[in-house]
Amino acid sequence: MIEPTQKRISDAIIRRLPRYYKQLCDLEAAGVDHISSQSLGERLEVKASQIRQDLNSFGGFGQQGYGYPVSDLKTRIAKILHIDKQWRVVIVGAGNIGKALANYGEFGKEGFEIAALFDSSPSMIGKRVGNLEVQDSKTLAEYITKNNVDIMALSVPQNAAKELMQIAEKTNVGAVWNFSPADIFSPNVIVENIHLTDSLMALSYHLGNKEKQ
Amino acid sequence: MIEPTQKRISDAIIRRLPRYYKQLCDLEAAGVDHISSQSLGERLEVKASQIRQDLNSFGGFGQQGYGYPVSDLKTRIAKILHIDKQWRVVIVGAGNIGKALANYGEFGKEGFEIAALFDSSPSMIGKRVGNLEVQDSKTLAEYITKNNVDIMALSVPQNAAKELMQIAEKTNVGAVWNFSPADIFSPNVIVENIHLTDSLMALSYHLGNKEKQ
DNA sequence: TAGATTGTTAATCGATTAACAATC
DNA sequence: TAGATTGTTAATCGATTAACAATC
Repeated sequence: MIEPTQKRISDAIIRRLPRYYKQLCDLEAAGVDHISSQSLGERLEVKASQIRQDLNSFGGFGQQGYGYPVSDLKTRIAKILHIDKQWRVVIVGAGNIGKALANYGEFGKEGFEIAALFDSSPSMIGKRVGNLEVQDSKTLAEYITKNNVDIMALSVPQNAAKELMQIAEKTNVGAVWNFSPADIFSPNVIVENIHLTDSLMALSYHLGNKEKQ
Repeated sequence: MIEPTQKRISDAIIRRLPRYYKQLCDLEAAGVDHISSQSLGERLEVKASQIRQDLNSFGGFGQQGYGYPVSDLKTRIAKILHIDKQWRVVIVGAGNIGKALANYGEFGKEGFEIAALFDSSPSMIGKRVGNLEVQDSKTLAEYITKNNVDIMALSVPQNAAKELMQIAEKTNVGAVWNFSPADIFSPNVIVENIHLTDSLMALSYHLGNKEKQ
């Protein structure tokens, strides 16, 4: 069987898939077994034709006259997003965000296993956070090489980010989930940024314009 | 003086402004006093013409043959984003994320003052987190009404989100910074979502496709 | 079959990029 | 003045939406 040359999927589509997935989980839990693009769209404030376009870029998952089977579609999206696999995550930086990520149990359920937590501060090393003992950042590179880490969550101050990115590149970590304020680019490592301050600023923009009315 | 009818600014532009702002802060700290769209673009992996377009939708901030004055442009972007004001924030939900937000000191510097922290769990109420004492969520509506709250950060489980949104709408909070998994829409309240799981799933998508190569 | 709803093409809309005249 | 770089228009590109034939 010859795989068709995969057409490039836009980032806009990828970012909608988790929302579809979430709705489908909720629908499944509610015992719904099929849904039309129309009513799924209403729940998500998305146009029905957009949902159909999005889903069709991965293949025909629906059935004319009937809609989409909830469980099946959910499973297919999980496959597309590769969340049917188990990914191994390490957290670097045991500050506020790092601790919150380590303690947050939900990621495990979604297939992201938090395997270890690192920090460079002597006052943190050896402490327990959730089930994890904070390890010395100096041993990070070695740990990654030995343990096949997929994702490195970066919850460190700006000035530490660069050096850690070099470790990520050298050790062939697949992806960096970046919570640091640093703006990171890498040709080899997938980078997903969570810039909380940027998000607050976008919010502030709208807030300020609202007041004016 | 007659204000020109403000042309609508796209969300894409708004989301780039904080990145420009960040770079300008760094440049200013480094003592740089002017910069061209070209070199600013290189730092941000953004096309020079896009930067010029973006900035020009708010007015001509540059000077031909010279570039943009760093400090001045920084100040102007701060004004556009309304981060030259002080915004009052309350955090609802003193779980992992809520605590991290409460302890994170940087927001204060950017003009976001964390005024109070609420939780509904008897085991949390009265506890100290950073400088704040956890207050009973039952008193939230009253607090907002009395204290002129601008932003409500929502770090609660999915099932609590709906009720809290109703409070937000009733009390005329300006905006909700939503960390809960719930997908929230409101005609009156500005909503900014941080869906960590969605972000991880987007990352997972790319990770899975990388492996295939 | 008739009705519903998908899959898919075509039209529209908006955002990005290129190009260049204006001007410091 | 000559060189650099903006402000701004026009061209391109891509994403969203509408429309409808296919089909369950």
